[in-house]
Amino acid sequence: MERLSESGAKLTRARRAVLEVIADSRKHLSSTEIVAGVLQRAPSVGRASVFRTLDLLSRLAIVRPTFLSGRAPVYVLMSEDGHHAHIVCPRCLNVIEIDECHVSHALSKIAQEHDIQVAGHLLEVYGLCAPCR
Amino acid sequence: MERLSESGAKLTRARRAVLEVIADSRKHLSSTEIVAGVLQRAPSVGRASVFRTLDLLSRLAIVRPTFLSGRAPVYVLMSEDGHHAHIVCPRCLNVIEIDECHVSHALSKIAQEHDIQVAGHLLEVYGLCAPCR
DNA sequence: CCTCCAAACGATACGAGGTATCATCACCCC
DNA sequence: GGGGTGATGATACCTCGTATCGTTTGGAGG
Repeated sequence: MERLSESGAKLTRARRAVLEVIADSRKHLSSTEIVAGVLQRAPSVGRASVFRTLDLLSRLAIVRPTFLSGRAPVYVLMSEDGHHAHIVCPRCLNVIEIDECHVSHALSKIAQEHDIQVAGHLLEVYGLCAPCR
Repeated sequence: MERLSESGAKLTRARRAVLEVIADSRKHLSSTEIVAGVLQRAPSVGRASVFRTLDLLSRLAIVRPTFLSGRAPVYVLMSEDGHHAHIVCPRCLNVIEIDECHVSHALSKIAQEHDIQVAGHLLEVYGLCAPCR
């Protein structure tokens, strides 16, 4: 929310609704689910604005689309510092969020080797969870 | 190629063509580009088979769709051991492949903390490349 | 508090990407 | 060489996302 207004973009009803739907959800949502959620919360908001907002949030690195299961991508809410990590179990398709992903050392090495100014990262780990083994 | 046949799936002309197009490309391709490439290489192969193959390869974790730029996802060829890493510059949208991503230590920690049997990972690093700074 | 205008909006028509269907084909074991 | 399974190619279809366009609104500057 703050990140949005700080970017110079206006904080409109449509954008507020999209952000709230994403932030309030316990799981990652697809665009269709976000459209539905926004429709509940603010029925007057149009389809197109939801997609425009998702596009804006992606460009601002507040959100990131990724394929987890199903046909459509889901939107991952990136943390304040532009990072996110989760585990996907290929069998049950459950997603486990990771708070501490231990990659900062690896990132600084990568930054050095490739002369990059790291602004964020997404780490997806694939592997069977305990119940699926 | 071996990974495909080892999975029990048949190695058909359509699948061969898709794999070759992906493997021969220097950059990550979108489905549209893959369809075009396959059409050149094996004109008799149908659109649907390309998509079916991409779906199969995704399920086998040989390939992984991700959003880099543009509307459609591009397909990343995962390494033999199911891993892949790259850097995306948010300004020029160039992608730099990373061979050595230094995350094995982080992964073993994650595996331990979350009781997961890690089978692969995708690491995407976002950050400005040298020319864009 | 009021004015103003670029930015964003809502509605809708449109288009590209991806899927379902179905009859045909290729492979394989016998 | 017959039969069954898995994959195929063609095409119709559907869904998600985008472009368009006239209207509204957030918020800075008075």
